[in-house]
Amino acid sequence: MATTRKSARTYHHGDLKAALVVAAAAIVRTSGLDALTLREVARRTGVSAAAPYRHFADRRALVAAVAERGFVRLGEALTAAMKSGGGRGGFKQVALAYVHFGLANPAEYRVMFGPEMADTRDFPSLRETGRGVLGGVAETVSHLQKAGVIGPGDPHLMSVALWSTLHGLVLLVLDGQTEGVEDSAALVEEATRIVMFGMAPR
Amino acid sequence: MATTRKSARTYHHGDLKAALVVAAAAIVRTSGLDALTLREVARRTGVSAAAPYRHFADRRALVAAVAERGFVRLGEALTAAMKSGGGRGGFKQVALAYVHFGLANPAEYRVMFGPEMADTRDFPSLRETGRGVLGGVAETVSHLQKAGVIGPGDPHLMSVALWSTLHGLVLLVLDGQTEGVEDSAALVEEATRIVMFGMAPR
DNA sequence: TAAGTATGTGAACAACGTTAACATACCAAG
DNA sequence: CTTGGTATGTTAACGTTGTTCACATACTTA
Repeated sequence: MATTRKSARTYHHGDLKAALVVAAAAIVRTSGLDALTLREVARRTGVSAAAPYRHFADRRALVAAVAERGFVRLGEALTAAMKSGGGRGGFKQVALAYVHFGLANPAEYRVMFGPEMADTRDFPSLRETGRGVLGGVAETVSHLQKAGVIGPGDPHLMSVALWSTLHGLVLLVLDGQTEGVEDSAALVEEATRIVMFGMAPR
Repeated sequence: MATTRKSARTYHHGDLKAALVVAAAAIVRTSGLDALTLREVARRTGVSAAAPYRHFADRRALVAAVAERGFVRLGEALTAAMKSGGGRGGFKQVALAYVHFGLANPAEYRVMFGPEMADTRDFPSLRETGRGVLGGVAETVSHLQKAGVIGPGDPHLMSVALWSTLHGLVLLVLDGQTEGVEDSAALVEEATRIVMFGMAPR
């Protein structure tokens, strides 16, 4: 990529590619994915409607870039939470951080896991980044197993199961499917409790 | 609705509204939500591009109808699974039925929970139907609590937590985010096991 | 039979994704 | 410094979409 050279204004625009992604993310955040049109992105960035095609093959590619940005940010949030402590408390910390990210960035989160990105074959970079997040979770699980906080079992399998709960929780709350639940924090609490201790009587 | 009268061919088309929903669902199933265009639906049904507007306010309304159809079918699948037996085995049966429905009807499932339907304010009927499914799950949880299969706690909260796991699991598998997991049946097994007994050592 | 309403048609509009031909800014080699 | 090549951006155009409006037709009901 020659787009990220030295100066910011030496070229036609400087760094259009990055600017487009930022503008796209802004649109998604404020108006949702449906409002994300290539022409609007171009308009906001002050370029012609065809300009984005020099940097993205098509609309999906731009959406993928937004999604990838989201995965990176999610990864950062989780890493930060992990550092804040290990053991059982750390576990809950990470879970809360995950859910918090989803609830704080609804539209972005949807793009990351939405139907448009279901087929990630075309976007290996996106796939890699996403895989990295899961890898981090698996690492945490494995670590907690050695610490005795978590029982035996395939760490990878357990990671996905854990991820499922958090992921589903975020989406259900975002979908407004959890009406009747007054305190969403209590919901997260309960969900992590169940993941930890199960629903069966102990 | 005067559309569902007696005969099927007495009127202009007979029952266009239902035919449109069926055609729409077929498109979603085979080609995904993006391919669901009002014009294509009209084309397949053999009517003009404007005809659907006599039955649906806009594209979203048609999508909502497809989603509602999905919720009804999911409800039926769950009810059938519940009848197949109570107790701990019945619990697993319902969980498997839920996941199976999602994996067997990927596109439809996505429509039901996709971004387009996130704001269900405009579609009270859809909201009601969806609520009904959760109600069924809550009922099952409550029932199992009395049977001693499930420990104490707010049934509604526990239902949502359980639902989260199943929902997230379906979506992660559909997203292909579970690569490295050879056996997806084992994944479901593990997830339900965790929901039941938790990840902590017992 | 006549009036009224529900349903479907045809043509039109703006907006969109995408492409192609063209124009310009930058970079590197002579 | 010039010259050529490449990366980047523009303009114009095409086909498709959602949606609306005026109009036509089928059915129902009095």
